[in-house]
Amino acid sequence: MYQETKDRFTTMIDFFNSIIPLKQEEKELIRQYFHLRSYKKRMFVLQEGDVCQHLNFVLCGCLRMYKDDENGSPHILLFATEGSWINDLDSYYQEKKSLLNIDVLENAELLQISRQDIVKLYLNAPKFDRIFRILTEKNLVLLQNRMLENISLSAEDRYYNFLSNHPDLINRIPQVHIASYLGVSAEFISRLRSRRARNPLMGN
Amino acid sequence: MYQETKDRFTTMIDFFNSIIPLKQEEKELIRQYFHLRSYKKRMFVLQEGDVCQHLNFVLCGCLRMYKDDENGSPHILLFATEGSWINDLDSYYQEKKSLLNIDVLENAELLQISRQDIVKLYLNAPKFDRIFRILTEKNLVLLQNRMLENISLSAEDRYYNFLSNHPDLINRIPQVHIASYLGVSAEFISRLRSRRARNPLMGN
DNA sequence: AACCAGATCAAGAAACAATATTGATCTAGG
DNA sequence: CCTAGATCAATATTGTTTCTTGATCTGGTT
Repeated sequence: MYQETKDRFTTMIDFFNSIIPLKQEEKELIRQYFHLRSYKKRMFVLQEGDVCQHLNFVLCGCLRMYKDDENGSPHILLFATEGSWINDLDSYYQEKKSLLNIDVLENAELLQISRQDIVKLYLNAPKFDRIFRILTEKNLVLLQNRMLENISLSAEDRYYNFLSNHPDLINRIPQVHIASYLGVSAEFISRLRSRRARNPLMGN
Repeated sequence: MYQETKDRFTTMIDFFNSIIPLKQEEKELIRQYFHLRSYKKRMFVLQEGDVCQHLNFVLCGCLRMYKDDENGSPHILLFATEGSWINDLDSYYQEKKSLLNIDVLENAELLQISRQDIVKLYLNAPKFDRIFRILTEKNLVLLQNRMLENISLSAEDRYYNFLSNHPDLINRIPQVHIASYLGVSAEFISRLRSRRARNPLMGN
């Protein structure tokens, strides 16, 4: 009956299933505790100073999580697109005011779960403890690798790595943002590109 | 010492004073409970689905409150510029999820008061009960008149009325938004204008 | 039946905002 | 004192809003 909403959950259920297969009743819990919410471009999902109220799973669209420095320039911690998560865990679990912002680069649909509900979810289906543990471990590893790249590679190499690791994002995200994610200036990326345009062999 | 911030409050204190004169300690309460916050163009002050956390008094800039219909087209309930208020009272007092959006058309500075603090304000200075009652009554009357115009006047007359009632807004707000406020199509306004340009006597 | 107020749709022009490029100059560390 | 890369300013390119115009449709009047 409520087919449309049901379909939205499929993506998420597939996601969890790929980590650990779920039983029917566990799938039902997901339908029960997660809620769909749409955000338009430029809307904030989380603003600095607010307490993060939800975990966010991206069904479609594109978002970024970032911190503004004293001059107000953003430093991007994370991009998220369909099938990934974007959360300030510190603010969410500790109920602290967040230092971060999450906003929408491309109209998005999220599945969200509140702090109260995730507690219920863990109680009712301890399997999710394991699922989220695994998920978080994976993210930690990714972040560690990125950290390592950041302290060890040249700006140029970081950019070329980004290109090969996220070929999809290049055409979707303005390069100012990619610069801010890599911690380099936008002009620098521009120069790399034009250098490569003249000499197509570079960076391979 | 804190001269700049002090000056910001003057506008608001004058506003209240013009309704009922305030005593010194009541002015202090305003300084205590209201907080200054700046918003840039296109930022959201309130997003559909969130609970409205503040009453907003506009010091400068321009904002709109609107509802998106099923097709995602906005229908504008209210514009606010310097010296006026823009609130979803239902969401604010009942702590309901809002159906409305408030966003910024021109960089703005707001003075905001939270739900907890306005309760304290009413307790400490019951005069504000009366002030906000009067304020709200005035707004109700304005809204009623607008309602009446909407059900009784032609689209053309509504537009010309808007012109004479808000000559200031015409040069500030794109006409698509004015159309959405009046409940007519943008094309229709465009035609009125070009008709009048050819025959300058119209609509007087 | 023909008319009028106004909507809707599509296409183009004009105005404005965001993004990308380029050159010039500066700075810190090896 | 070189090199990698930043910063600043100017310009070019691209993309988004906004406005205008013509064509066509609709539901209620006379």
